[in-house]
Amino acid sequence: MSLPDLTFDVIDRRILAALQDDATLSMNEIAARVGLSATPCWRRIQKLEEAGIITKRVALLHGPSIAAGVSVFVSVRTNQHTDEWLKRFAEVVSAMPEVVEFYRLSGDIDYLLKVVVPDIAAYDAFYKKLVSKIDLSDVSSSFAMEEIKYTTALPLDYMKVDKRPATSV
Amino acid sequence: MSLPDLTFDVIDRRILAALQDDATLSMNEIAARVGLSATPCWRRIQKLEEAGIITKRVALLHGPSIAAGVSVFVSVRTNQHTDEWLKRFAEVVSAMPEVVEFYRLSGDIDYLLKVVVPDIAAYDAFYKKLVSKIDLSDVSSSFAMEEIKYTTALPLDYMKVDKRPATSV
DNA sequence: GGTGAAACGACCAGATT
DNA sequence: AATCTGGTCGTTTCACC
Repeated sequence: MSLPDLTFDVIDRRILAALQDDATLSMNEIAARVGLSATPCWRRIQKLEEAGIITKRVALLHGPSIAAGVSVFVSVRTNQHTDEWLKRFAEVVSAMPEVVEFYRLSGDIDYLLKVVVPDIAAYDAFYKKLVSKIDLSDVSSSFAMEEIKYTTALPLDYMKVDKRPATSV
Repeated sequence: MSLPDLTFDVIDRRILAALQDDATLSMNEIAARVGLSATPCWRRIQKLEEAGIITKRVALLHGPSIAAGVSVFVSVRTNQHTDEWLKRFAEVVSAMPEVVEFYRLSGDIDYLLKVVVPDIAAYDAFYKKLVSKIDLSDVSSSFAMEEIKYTTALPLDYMKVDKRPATSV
C-alpha cells in the first residue's frame, strides 16, 4: 500500500529524522532542532500522522534482558504454491510472537523469517512447533552470532524534497 | 552486553507489552491497563529505563511514502577474517544509512545485511558503492517481494516472571 | 503501593507579519 | 505560509502518606 504522493521540504525531513531517533522529544525541542516554533511544528507532525507517514510510536526493549537475545534467520523453500497454502502459511507464521520479520523473497529462497528466542534450546522448540503446523519442504536456519547494527530508522536520503517556500505535506 | 539480572513480575511484563505496542499511552492509560495507579506505574517505567530494559522510544515511518519501500537482503561471504578487515567492514557498513540491520552469522553465510532503498536502481547504486568500499569475495542479494510481518515488539513470553506477592489488583 | 498538587507540555484560537 | 500570546486541559513528576 502506497499512500498519496506528497511532497516534503527540508523541515519535514528534519522532523522525521528527529522523531525516528527519539520520540520523547518535546514540541519545543523538536521545533528548536528543525528551526521552527512550536505551533507550526506541531501542525506538521499532525499532518504527517494523518497522512500515515508516521505510523506509530513504540518503545524498544533490550532483548537479552527479557530473554529475547538470540536472533535466528530462517530460510524457507517450498513447493507448495497454492493461494490456500500461502494464506495459511502467512497466518500461522505471523501469529507466532517469536517471528519479528517475515518476507517473501525473490531468488531461490522463497521466504525469510527473523525469529527471536532466548537461546538455542528455545529455537529448537520453536522450530518443531513451526514444522508441525505447516508443510515446508526445505528449512534452513542461521544464528546471528553478533548484531552489528539494528535500527528502526529508515534512510531519509532518498526523499524527494521540495525546495519551495514550504508548501508541504 | 547483558545487564544485571533483574526479576520481573506480571505487571512489568504488561507494562512492557503496552509500551512496545504504543509508546504514546498516557500514564493513566497504562496504569489502568496493568492494574495499578499512575505513580507506582511511573516509578516502574523509570526503573525499566534506568536498567536499560527500555532502550529508547522511536517513531516508525511508512517506508513507501518516504522513498524507502524496498527491502533487500544481502548475503556476504568473505575469505578475509583479520580483525583489521572486520573492524573496517563493520564501520563502513554501519555508517551507511540504507543498512538497517547487519549481523554476523553462523553457517555458510558470514554476514547478512538488510538494506532499504526506494527501488531497484537505487539498490544497484548502493551495491556499487558497497563493493567499492571494501573487498568482499561473494555477495548475493534477494529482494523482498512482500513484507508479510514486521514488528519491533520482542516476544515477552520467555521472560522469567516472579510470582511474588508484589501486587494488588 | 496510593494521594494530591505543582510544574510542564500539548493543543487550539485569535491577532499579526 | 510563519510567529506570538494567551489560556485550557491533560500529563508528568514529586513530596508525602
